Amino acid sequence: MFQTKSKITLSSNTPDDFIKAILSNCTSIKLPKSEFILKRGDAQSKFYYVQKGLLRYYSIDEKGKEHILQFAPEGWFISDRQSACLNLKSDFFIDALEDSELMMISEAYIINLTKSNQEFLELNNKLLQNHIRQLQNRINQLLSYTAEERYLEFVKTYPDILLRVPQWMVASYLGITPESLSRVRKELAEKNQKKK
Amino acid sequence: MFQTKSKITLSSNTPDDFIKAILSNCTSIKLPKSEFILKRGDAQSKFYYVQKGLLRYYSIDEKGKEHILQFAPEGWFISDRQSACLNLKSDFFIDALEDSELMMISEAYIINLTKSNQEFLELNNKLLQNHIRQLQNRINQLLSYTAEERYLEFVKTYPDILLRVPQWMVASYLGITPESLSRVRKELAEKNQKKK
DNA sequence: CGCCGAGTTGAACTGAATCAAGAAACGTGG
DNA sequence: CCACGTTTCTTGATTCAGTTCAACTCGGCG
Repeated sequence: MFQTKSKITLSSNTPDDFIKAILSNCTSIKLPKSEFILKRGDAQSKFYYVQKGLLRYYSIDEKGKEHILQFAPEGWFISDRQSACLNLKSDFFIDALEDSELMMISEAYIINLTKSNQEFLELNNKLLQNHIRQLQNRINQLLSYTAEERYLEFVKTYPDILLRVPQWMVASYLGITPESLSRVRKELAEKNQKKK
Repeated sequence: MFQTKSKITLSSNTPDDFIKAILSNCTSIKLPKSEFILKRGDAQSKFYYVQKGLLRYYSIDEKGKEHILQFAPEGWFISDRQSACLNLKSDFFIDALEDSELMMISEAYIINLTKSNQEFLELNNKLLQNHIRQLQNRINQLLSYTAEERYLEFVKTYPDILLRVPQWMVASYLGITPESLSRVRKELAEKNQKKK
């Protein structure tokens, strides 16, 4: 759910390698494309670190429409905090968009790590703070940006994900319909045409 | 920014008292209504705990329109993580909606506490996780709820805040115009009328 | 070859925004 | 304690961004 391969650098150079070392004795699991690690109603208290592949975290409303809250490619953590932290039943779904490999981590394991490992404590704190910052930015964009502006921001922020998921999922993430995104892209293409 | 007086209970009974004890030797400041502790462009690395009063965290877009990301009444923490954690210039504003009293906390102080105080470490972690959960729920609502549904959810979740802020700020938080909120409320009133 | 999911395009529709004008509530100073 | 200006809230008329529904294209794949 939050990046590790970001600009956040601690004393050591690559948080990524640090994380992998720290999690090396957790259980690794393979999750083939289209399979779930979480469905609505589950109460399963795990965090996952994505080593390979791409997952999505989403809800389904009463009309059956999906709303993607987050994509999680390699190097990201993903979990449903409602079930992982509070042991409540989840309202959300997590499944794999590509064949993936995950490290499964219990909340207790993280707490223990923060107690025993200074460096991890600070990294964990940074990651959580950064995740909050990212979510706030997204809320700010949902409150103040048009569909076009949100799309352009997505392209800039997640150019890699853009290429790995179908367009209708990007639309779902942006909070618009696939048709609308298609039109937004068309208009942008026309604008670029004119410039030349 | 995140609740302390929530259902999150640790071993001890009231997290609120625990927090107050822990922060008792931080600097307390008074912030009169309408005064700011953060403006766009500031890079000021502090967290605040609201002891009394009510603050808001918001952005202003190019058209001069305000977008409220969060209200912070007594018992909540508030900060701009972009400046508090990363020392970047902030894109947001924080000001007081009522005469308020705050405890000012440095990031270093929090890190030290998490190192030296087991109980605080776990509480801090819970609070951050819970804050993330709340932000995700808000994003989910912005993606899938109508204006009316979001308003009803707000009334249910923050009945206290509803009574303490002008209606146009609630509209701003919900991502609609004051005029729209007025109409939503009118329709709800008419519906309730019919029932009787 | 034929099917199916993804993307595009069009036409009609709608929820919410905008603009404008009044009414009500609020607080500040005389 | 009232009068006056300012802010807040409401209401109406109009517009617009984005939705909905439906038809069609395209590319992949059994």
